Amino acid sequence: MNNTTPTPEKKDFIREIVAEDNRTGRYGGRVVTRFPPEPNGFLHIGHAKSISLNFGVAEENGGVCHLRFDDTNPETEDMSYVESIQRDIRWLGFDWGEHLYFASDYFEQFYAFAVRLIEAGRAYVDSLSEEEIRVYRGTVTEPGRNSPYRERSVEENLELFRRMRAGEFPDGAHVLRAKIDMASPNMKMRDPLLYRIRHASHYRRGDEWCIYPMYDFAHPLEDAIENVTHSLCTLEFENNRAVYDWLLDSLFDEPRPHQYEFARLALDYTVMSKRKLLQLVNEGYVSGWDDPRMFTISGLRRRGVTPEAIRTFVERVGVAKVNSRVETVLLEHTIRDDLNYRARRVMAVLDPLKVVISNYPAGAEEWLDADYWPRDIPREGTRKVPFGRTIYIEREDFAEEPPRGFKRLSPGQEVRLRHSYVIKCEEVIRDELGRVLELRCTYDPTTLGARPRGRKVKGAIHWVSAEHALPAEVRLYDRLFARANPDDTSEGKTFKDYLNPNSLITLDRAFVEPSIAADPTDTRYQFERQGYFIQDAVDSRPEALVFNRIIGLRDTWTKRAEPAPQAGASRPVDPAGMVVEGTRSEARDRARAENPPLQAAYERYRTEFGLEEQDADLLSGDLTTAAFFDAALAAHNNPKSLANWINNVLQGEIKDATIASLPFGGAEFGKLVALVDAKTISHNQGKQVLAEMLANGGDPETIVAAKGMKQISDADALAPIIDQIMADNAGKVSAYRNGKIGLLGFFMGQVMRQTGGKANPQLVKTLLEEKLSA
RNA sequence: UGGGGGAUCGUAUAAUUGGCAGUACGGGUGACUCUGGAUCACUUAGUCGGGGUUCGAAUCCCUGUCCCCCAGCCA
Repeated sequence: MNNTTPTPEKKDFIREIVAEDNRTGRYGGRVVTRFPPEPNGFLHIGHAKSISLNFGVAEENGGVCHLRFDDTNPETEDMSYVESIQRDIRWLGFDWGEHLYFASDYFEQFYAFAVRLIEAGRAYVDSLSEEEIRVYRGTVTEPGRNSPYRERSVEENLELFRRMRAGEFPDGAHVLRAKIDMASPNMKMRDPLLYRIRHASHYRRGDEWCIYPMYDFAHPLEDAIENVTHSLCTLEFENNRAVYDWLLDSLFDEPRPHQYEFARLALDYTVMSKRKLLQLVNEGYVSGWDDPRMFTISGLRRRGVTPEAIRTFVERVGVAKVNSRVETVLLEHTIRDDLNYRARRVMAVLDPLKVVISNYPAGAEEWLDADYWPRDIPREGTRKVPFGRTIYIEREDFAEEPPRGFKRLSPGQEVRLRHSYVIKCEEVIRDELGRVLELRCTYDPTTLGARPRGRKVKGAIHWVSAEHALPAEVRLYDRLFARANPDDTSEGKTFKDYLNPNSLITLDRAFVEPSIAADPTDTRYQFERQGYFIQDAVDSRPEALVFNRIIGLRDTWTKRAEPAPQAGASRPVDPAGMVVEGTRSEARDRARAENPPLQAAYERYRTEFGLEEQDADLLSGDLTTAAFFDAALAAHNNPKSLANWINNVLQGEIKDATIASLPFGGAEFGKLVALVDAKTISHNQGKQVLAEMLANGGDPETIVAAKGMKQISDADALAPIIDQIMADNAGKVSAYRNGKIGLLGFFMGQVMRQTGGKANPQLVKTLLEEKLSA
């Protein structure tokens, strides 16, 4: 393990794009991102993902990330949200420096851009009613219709727009719209609204404006004004990108900002939409935005989760384009992992059971040394813990009839009191109902800091001194919802129907060891064997302590005692497939039906050349492809081989381009395939030549000659190369011989790489198999 | 139904861009233990289905299926 190869950092697709832009110098090495919240709600853990991405990408590339409040809707926004959002981002540990911006500061610029658009004939004032606009927009399957106001003159539009700003019209009388395409299959492109009239006070601009820009107009401009390079947003804005590009291409030159979309974070057993969170708050299902059961940043903070844990979590989730729901256990794991190293251990009894140590002198007490940290945590520190004749232990740490494997206290049995003595249960005292009231135990004075002689004590339990312990209220939190996806309302219910009635359990007779009185009130603890706790920042007072459980410890004991149902869900079963006409194959069928020569070509390919149905279909779908194929055939009379190369290799290489736009013709292509078929060059080399032809055109034979390409089909030439590779990878050779035959691909790859793809693969394979099994 | 996205162990996410399907969480088993925590070891389990190209396919081609988004004067 001497070599610490700097493993190339694994990048998500966004970071890949940024790295590529840096490589090509698209923005001259600049990287500017932005986090653009609307100040109309509190930040939640989903935002933390976006914040971490935006600030992270900027920082990793020596760039900056702007905090920009996207405050273009006066009706829902508020200064208190601006403050809470800034507080939350800072708390998470991110810094926007001087780059704090407000969309509402750009209103004058937005107006000027709108005027420019009107002057360019790319925007118009529409005077249709809200309802009419909806009708004119059409549906996803029917195109929209142009508004009768669409062709107003530039002068009229300018005048109307000026008067809109001047406040001459009531709400809804007019809107400004982009003039794009009412028939666009992308609904967002059907003349999106740019401005609406709203006589409302804005929390920052007051009554200065009565027209407000819409998202599709404001957002790209904000990005452009701030010289943002990479505008990262969530998947639901994919369709809006067309408007984004249209607008910026109308108004700016490259390099201008570009938008990329990633999947928002969804977490099991909770909801993430601001609207639903607000509903929970307003309707009293939770105590507020900062209720510790909420996955808002403020809720998590009050709960006691650290910013580091949240950041680790969102980093572990990753960034991709798949809609996904992350399991809560991942979050819980990162929280525990974080707290394990930072939370000092103390003892608290949540559900007390009185224990009297009958052989311990009445009135006596000892202050025992107890480490704050277990041996595996490299931190120092101890405190004194009082011990006396009467203590409390956890009720569930005693069992009159212990189940198999029980390692705690039961009648006649011994248990270790953590940091203290070994005690033995001698007697159980009950009330008249038979409920266990208290235990009488004896202690072994020789067991303080020492193992008992001649016997083994299996378990250790926590406890507190009855005389010294501090009473406390303890709040146990559980998932807010009883269902993994509360948003799934397929059963005709609402998300509120899935609230978990036991999401908060309050224990008001708990006891905590006295040492905590000396600690700062925001100290995070592990109550040994229970979980991680912190004083509630809102409700806890020195004389009336209140603790929040941040997260419980992993518990492999109760899990074993009552095995939970397997978490895995069964995979969805595909219903019997319905026959739907595939659009592309349908287009080819139609082309042949309308075009007799194509149909004839198809027949010829099938009967004369004996091509498979699929190959013939693909080649006779349009005239250019058929002509290309025929031209290739003239140069190389091997229909099957040509069909393979056109349909599989060529189509894969040209991506979005078409055969018509190729810098070479069918004849050249035919010659290329001929070279491969003649085994002059290998299949791989053939693809290399094709790439060259695609890039610069040219004749395959010339390229092959110029590059000195020739397939190596000589075993004597290949053997030393193979031997060398096997010598260099002795470990893999033995792994192969031990049955890991998948490594053959690895060796093939090495040989092909070494030979620049020249080696005859069939031959290499034979040779390799021979040598490897030798 | 039009358009835009997407599909890899139970979950999330990788795969040198055609060459060893890896990592983490979860689950299981065991070791250790004055926390039934932590740690360690082992283990479990996957390329949406069907065809094709290739020596070799998660990756390329064809085809089918399923999921998400879009018809706010919200963002």
